[in-house]
Amino acid sequence: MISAMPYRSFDDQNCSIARTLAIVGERWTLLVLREIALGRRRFEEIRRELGVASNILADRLQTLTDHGILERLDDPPRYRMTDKGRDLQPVLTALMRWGDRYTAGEDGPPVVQVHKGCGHDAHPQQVCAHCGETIGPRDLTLRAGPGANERQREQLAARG
Amino acid sequence: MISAMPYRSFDDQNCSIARTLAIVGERWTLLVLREIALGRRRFEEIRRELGVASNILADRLQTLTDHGILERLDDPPRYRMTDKGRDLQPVLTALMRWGDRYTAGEDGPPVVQVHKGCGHDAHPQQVCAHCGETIGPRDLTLRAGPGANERQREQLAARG
DNA sequence: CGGCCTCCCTTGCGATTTGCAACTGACTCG
DNA sequence: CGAGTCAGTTGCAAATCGCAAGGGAGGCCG
Repeated sequence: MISAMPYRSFDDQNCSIARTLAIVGERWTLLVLREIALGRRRFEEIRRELGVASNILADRLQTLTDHGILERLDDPPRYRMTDKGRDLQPVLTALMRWGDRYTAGEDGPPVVQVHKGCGHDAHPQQVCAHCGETIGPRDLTLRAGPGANERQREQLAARG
Repeated sequence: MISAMPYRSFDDQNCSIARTLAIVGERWTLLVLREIALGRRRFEEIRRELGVASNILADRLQTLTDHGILERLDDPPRYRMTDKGRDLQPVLTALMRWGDRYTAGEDGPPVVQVHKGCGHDAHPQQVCAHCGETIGPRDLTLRAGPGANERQREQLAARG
């Protein structure tokens, strides 16, 4: 299998979100990564846990391995995160925290993240790397970066 | 259209990531949200920008509106984020930052987030809400939360 | 007021992907 | 050796996606 996403790829948009989704945005892919993040290593274990069809799982593991997000150890096959894969942790964290807030029942979240450093519940927050203040959902604006094309520059200048 | 995702839903997993992806994990959905976050409001504008088919865009806007992530103002139709939608911003940010790091060309990222509060590039980081320290990709572990079922409790206790 | 245009979708139709079931090898355990 | 598990592959039915076309509502122009 060659194509990273069904039909038309997102890669033509000069957008980091689109390029990331072209790799991890397919159905099941982020849930496979959740399973690996939970410590599961084996094909059959992940398949049973997710209830995904084995051909689909085989495809997703192959794609993730091709992109260097997972590595496969043979005999018997085991899958592990690479550093590149571990760097997707903020994506899983962000999805989980939104789900905790808006989709969890009244019992509360099923899983809680703990900060190994201090041993307490982490409840990860975003802060500004420059001033250290907490970043809320309305606290960011956008500017053109060095990789922007002319059209993006104009649109972001006109207002982002 | 009733079903939120093709074929089998993810909702049976008691997992906040799965439940979130059941809502925003379909093809195009997060890119539609990126467009709205960029300030675009009109159907035709978003359709042109993404190159998505109009029936697909109509479906995604409807689903997001049904879930209270967007609101639709009529005559003429305009789409805006709700607070619930704005709370998805960390998801878009996390996807963008991974893409900036691993998929941007040597020119660098096309778009940079700026912290309105201090006016500098934000480069959002995760910190522990308890101790305030920066959270790296290996600094989190997991424990069962109040909404965990018996099976999840056992598995998380046996290891995280 | 009639014709033309744009915008916001809806419909129809292949092309592609997903999901299920069955099957193949390799390995393990008794 | 026989049974069972693991890690996929293959074949086919069903659902979804993408494109092209169309339709209705509103605006503009003469």
